[in-house]
Amino acid sequence: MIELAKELGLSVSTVSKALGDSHEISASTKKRVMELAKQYNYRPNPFASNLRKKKGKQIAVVIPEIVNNFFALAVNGIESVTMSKDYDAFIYLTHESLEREKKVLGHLMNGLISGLIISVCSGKEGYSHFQEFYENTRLPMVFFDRVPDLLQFPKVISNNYESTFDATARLIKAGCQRPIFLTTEEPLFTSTERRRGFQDALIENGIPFSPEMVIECNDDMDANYATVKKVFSQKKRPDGVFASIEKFILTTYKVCMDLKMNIPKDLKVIGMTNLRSAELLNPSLSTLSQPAFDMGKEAAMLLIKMIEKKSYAAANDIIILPNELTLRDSI
Amino acid sequence: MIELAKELGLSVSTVSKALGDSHEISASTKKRVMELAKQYNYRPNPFASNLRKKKGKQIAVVIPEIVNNFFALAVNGIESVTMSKDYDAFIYLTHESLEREKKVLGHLMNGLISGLIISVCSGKEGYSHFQEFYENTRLPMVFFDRVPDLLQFPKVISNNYESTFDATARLIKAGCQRPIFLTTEEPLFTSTERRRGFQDALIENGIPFSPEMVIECNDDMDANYATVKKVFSQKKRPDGVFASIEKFILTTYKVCMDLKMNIPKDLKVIGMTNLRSAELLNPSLSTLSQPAFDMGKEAAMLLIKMIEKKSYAAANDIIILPNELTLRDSI
DNA sequence: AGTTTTTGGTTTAAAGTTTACCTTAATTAG
DNA sequence: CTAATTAAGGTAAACTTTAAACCAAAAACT
Repeated sequence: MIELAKELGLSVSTVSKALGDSHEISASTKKRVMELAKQYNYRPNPFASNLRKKKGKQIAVVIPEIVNNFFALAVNGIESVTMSKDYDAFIYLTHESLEREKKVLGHLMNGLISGLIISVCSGKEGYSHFQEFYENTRLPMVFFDRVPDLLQFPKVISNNYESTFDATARLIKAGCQRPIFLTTEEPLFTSTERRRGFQDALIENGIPFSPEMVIECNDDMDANYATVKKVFSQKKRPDGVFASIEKFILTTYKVCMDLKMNIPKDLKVIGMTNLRSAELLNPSLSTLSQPAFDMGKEAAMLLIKMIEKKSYAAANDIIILPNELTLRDSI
Repeated sequence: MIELAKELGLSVSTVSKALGDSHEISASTKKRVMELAKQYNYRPNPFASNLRKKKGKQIAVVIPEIVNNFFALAVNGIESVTMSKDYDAFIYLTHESLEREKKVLGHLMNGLISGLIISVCSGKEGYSHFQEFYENTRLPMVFFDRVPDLLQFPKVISNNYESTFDATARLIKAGCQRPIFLTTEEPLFTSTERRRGFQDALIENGIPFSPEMVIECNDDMDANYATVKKVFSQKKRPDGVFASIEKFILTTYKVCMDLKMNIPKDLKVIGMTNLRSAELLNPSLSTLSQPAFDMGKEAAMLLIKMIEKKSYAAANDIIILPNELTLRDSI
């Protein structure tokens, strides 16, 4: 900038203002500055700028996993916004570990970023670390999908309750009398909502709900296999499955294959997933999929709005997007 | 830092050196400083530090897609390294657009990062923008998987030629007489290597190679479907497929379903993919998968080594990791 | 005893922007 | 035609950290 100023016979401050499109600088001067800047391929140093302004165009994306179509699509949506608004997005993975989540937040206390987009990791330990982080940094934060329901932060979610209700009703209409619900051991906002939807759909459709209709699985895929197999080996075995978590679909299909159960004759299946290969499964899988890309996009747009308009108080914003039910051969 | 210094009766510079574990500061002073810093939860401002040092702990990851198991796993590997080394990783997606790739590089000229990990987008326009970027910034760059073969940069790749050779030989041993090779229109380092492996395996095994054994597909999935269907509808139709790109597996399976061709009886299939659902396909898919996580990890470790050891000249480093062939029911 | 080296610091300057405040010239109002 | 206002740009400080130069006292050599 010093060189530009020297060459143009202006002060550094004028150049800075011109590049910032300040009203204090005449149009003709702005043009001269812009042109020389372009010619020299000059770009303001973001460190200096951020240091001075105590604010930058960098945000953090904190998610449990990336090897997962839902989160990958969400990142895609986030990136589409950051790219177009000239922001930069850091990515941090927690791998469902609370410890790692806390470590990431601790790291981000250094002031590197101007806002965060978060999907929380599973676990029952509460969300006080988010509250604490906020109180320390006062940074804008937007949660998506897996949100801390008790905390007052802006959120982007999908209609888990309603769509699970509808999907379950479909299972019942297709003839299921004893559907089960596969979910995680760890309580999560999303799975709790879905569980409510499942339960209410049963009751609404005259099927008595009992707790053993909910099967909780964990990260040990062998144990899950055993659990599901046991359930399917009972004399009064289930005739429908709503798998609220992607990886349990795999378990379900495997068990059916091994027990020689026919999908959809013996068992109707709907899986919650954004897998592209759903239609290639045997049989093709009916899915309830989330608007992952749009959720990421909305979250990023909201966050940037909060960063840029200092006044914008979005604490109570909750954006709800609809899930999509696609019926295929598994029902 | 000023506050810390005041409270400890030291100069700011001493505090800085103590925190940086400089040998010029006594162990006792270091301890005092560290303790107060921890108590105040002090973290050095990365903008100020980066500005002064003209270098930071932020790197960029530039990849074509994230909604793709290979790249997602690679990002996973990269993140595992950055996390443990206290680096931050920006993510940028090019969506296979050269224009976007150039835009990202242009953006990164601002000095925000200290190094890049890149997998190039497809296209035949050459790689001069990378050379130019390097000459402008002198930043360490590591390429992985899709690498610019003509440029002298460190690279992390997998043994595409050898593994495709082996996989093709397997197809032939399994009885294929007329295998075909599905690939992209756009030339890519990876697909060229694989094509060579395919071709050489044929020749080595006494099957004459002819150009129409290579089918080029593009991003228009409907057109691909038509292309593949046409090939499979010939009187002397192929009896084997090596799909060198993940998304063409889907096409192959769809066409077979519609033409009532039986896999593996009528057609043996091996697909290059890191899809987890490979074993759930109908029939389960034999795959050649890449060590994506480790490729990301190696690339990140190499990059950080280059950033930290100023002297480390890695321009000729090429790390080659082995692909893994998993045989399932489709062969 | 006198000189050199080491230890453990201090002082100062610099990194590249932005902004609060100031100056001057030009314009407008009365 | 003067006084007030505005337009356009300049000055200097500030943002926080670190590297380089410098220095005093203690320790280690001749």
